[in-house]
Amino acid sequence: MQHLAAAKIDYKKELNAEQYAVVSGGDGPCLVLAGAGSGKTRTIVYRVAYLIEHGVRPEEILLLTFTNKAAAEMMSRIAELTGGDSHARFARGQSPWGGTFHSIANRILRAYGTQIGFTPNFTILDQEDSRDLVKACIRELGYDNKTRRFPSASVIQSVLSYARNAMRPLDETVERKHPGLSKTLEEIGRVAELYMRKKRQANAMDFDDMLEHLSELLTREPMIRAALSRRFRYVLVDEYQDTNRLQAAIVRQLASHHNNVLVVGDDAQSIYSFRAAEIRNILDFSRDFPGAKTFRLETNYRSTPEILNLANEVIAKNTEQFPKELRSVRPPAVKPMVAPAASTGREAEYVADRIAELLESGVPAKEIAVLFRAAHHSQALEFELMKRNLAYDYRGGIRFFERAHVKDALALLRVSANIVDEAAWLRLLRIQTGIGDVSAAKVFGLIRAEGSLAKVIQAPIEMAVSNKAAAGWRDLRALLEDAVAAEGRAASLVRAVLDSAYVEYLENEYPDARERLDDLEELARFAEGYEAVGDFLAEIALDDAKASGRNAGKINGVVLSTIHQAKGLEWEAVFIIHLNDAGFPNRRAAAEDGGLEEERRLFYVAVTRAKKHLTLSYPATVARDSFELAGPSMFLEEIDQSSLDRSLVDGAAGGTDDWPVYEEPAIQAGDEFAAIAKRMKNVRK
DNA sequence: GTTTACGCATCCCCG
DNA sequence: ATGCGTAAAC
Repeated sequence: MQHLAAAKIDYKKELNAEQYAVVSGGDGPCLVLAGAGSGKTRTIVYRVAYLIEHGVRPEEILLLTFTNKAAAEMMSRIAELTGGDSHARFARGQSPWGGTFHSIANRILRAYGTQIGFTPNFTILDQEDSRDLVKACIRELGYDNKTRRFPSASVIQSVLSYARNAMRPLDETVERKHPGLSKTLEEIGRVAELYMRKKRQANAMDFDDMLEHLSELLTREPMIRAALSRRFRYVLVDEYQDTNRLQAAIVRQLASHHNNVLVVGDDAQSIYSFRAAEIRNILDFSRDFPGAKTFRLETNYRSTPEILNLANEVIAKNTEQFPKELRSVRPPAVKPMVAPAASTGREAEYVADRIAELLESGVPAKEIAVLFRAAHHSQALEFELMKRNLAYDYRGGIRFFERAHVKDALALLRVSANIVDEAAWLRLLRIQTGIGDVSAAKVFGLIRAEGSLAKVIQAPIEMAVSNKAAAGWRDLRALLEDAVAAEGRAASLVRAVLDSAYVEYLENEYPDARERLDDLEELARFAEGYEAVGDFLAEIALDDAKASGRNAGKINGVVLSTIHQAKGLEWEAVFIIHLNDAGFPNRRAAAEDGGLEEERRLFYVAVTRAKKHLTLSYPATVARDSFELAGPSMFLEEIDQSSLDRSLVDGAAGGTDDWPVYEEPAIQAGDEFAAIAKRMKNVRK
C-alpha cells in the first residue's frame, strides 16, 4: 500500500527560493536561466511533480530533453516523487511524454505520418546511411567522374543537414560553411533534390527529416496542430541553449494553444553551433514569447568558491550573453592549478603523476576526469596511462549500434521491414565480393521492382549482372531465403545472419571476428525482447546511449572525455589538458562568426565540471611534421594569475614570469615520446 | 572501356 | 577511416 501522506511534497523545504519560484510560478512562457550545478534537473523534476499534484494529467505534459537518457532519468525521478501510484499509472501509458526532439517526432510521425505520405513502418536513416544514399545520388547524377573534382558525400550530407537544422537556404549555407564549394552549388542542389526523392521512395527519413516533417505537419495540418497543442498543456524544454531554429519552431507550434512553455538552459553553455544550435533561441526567448517571465538559478552546489571564481572570470569576457555570477555554497578549498609542460609527453607524465596521487589519497577513479578539446589531444595521456597500468575509460568511440558488423546485420532486418530501404540494400549488396557500387545500384533497381522479399528471391537477378556479381548475389540470396523463413521475427533474422556466409566473411576479413560474432549474439538476445522488427529498429535508431556493447556503461577507471561529451557531468577532480594556443581555442572554430565566444563557453563548461580539484595543463610544444613551440591558450592568459596556483613541470629556459619557454633538452623528451606514439598509432589498427 | 579490389598516403574539432 | 591510383578481371 502506498501511504499518500508521504507522497505530499514539501516544496519549500526541498527547494531553494530560486528553484521554488520556478516550480510554483512556471505558468505561461518562462525562461529559466540555470547556471552550471544549480539544480536544474531537480527543478524540472519538481516542476512536473508540482503540475501533476495540482491536477494536470501526466499525459498533458511534454518534456523535451537533449538525450533520451536524460529523459529516462527525469521520468523515473518524477514517478518516484509523485508516489508509487504514478509508477503504475505511468506504466499504463498515462505518463508525461519525455524524450529528445527526434524521439518525440518519431512518436508523432508514426501516428500521423500518413498525412504527409509516409507509412508507419518508415525507416530511420542514421548519418552513415544518409551519406551512403547521398553517394548513390552523386553516382546516379554522374558527378563522380574522375575528370572533375566533386565534393564528397559526407561533405554534402553535412552541409545539407546544417542548412535544414538552421533553416537557412542552401546557397547561403554553402557560402558560409564551405565557400570553396560555391562553384558546384547547382550540382549540390540537384543532389539534394534526388536525395529527397530517394528517401521518399525508400519510405525513409534521416534525422533532419524527422524534425522537418514534424514541423511541416504542424504547419500544414491545422487540425493536427490543434489536436497536439491542445493536448500538451505544459511544454518543458531542457538544454534550450543547444536547440536549433527548427526545434524552436516546433516548440512554438506545440505550445501554440496553451502557451505554457518553460525552457531551461544556460546560454553560457551553448556549445553545439557546429550542428546548427542557435544561441539566439535562448537569448531572444522573451522576444519570441512576449510576456515571458525570466528566472535565474545562480546558486551552485557543485564547485568550491575558488573554481567558481575562475569560471565567473572566464565567462565575463563574453559579450553575447545574459550577465551572471555563480555563487558557491561550499567551503573554500584549494586554488585551481596551472601546469605548463615542455611537451605532450611531459604533460601526460605530469597528469598521470597527479592522478596517481589523487587515487593514493582516496579519491575514487570514477571521480577523476581528464577533459580535452579534441579527441586526439588525449593520445599521449592514453599512452602514459597504459604504460602505468592505470585503468581509464574513454568516453565515446564507436558505439555498439554503429559498429560495421552490427549495422550489416541490422540491414537485413531493415529490408525485411521495408523492402524499398535503399541504404540497407546497398549495404547488404556491397558486402558481397564482386558487387561494387555499380552492380549494387543495378541490382537495387531490380529489387525495387519486385515489391516483396519472397518475389526478390525468385527474380532472375543474376542474369542482369556479371558472373562475378552473380556469385555474390547467390550468397546474399541464400541469406534472404532464411530471412523470409524468419517471418519478421527480429531475433530469428539476426540468427540467420549468424548462420550465413557472413560468418566466414568476418573471419576472413577481421582479426577480431570472434568479438564481432559475440556482438551479433548479443544483438540477437537484445532482439528477443521485441515483437515487431519495426519497433526494434526505431528504438535502436533513436537510442542515444547506444553503448550497450562491450563497455556497457560501466566505468572502472579514470574518465577521459572530450568537453562536449562531458556536458552535464561532474567530478571531484578535473584535468583540462592541451590548453595551448595551438589546440584550444581551436583555430578553425574560432575563425567562425561568434566562434571565439563559443570556444570560451566550451572552456567554461570544462571548468564548471570540477567539484574540488581543477588542474589546467598544456604542452609548450606540439608535434606536427616537426616540433613547433606553443604558448599558453589565450583563455589561460585572460585569467587573473592570482586565481591560480602554478606547478612548473619542467625547468624553463626563459619566458615571462608567468609563462615559461622551453628549450632543446626538454623538447627532446617530447621527441622521444612522439616517435613511440607514432609507432603505436600504426600498430593499432 | 568498365568495374572491382587493393595498397598506400593522408587526414580527422566537436555529436 | 577515407580517398586516390593502379592493376587485374570482366
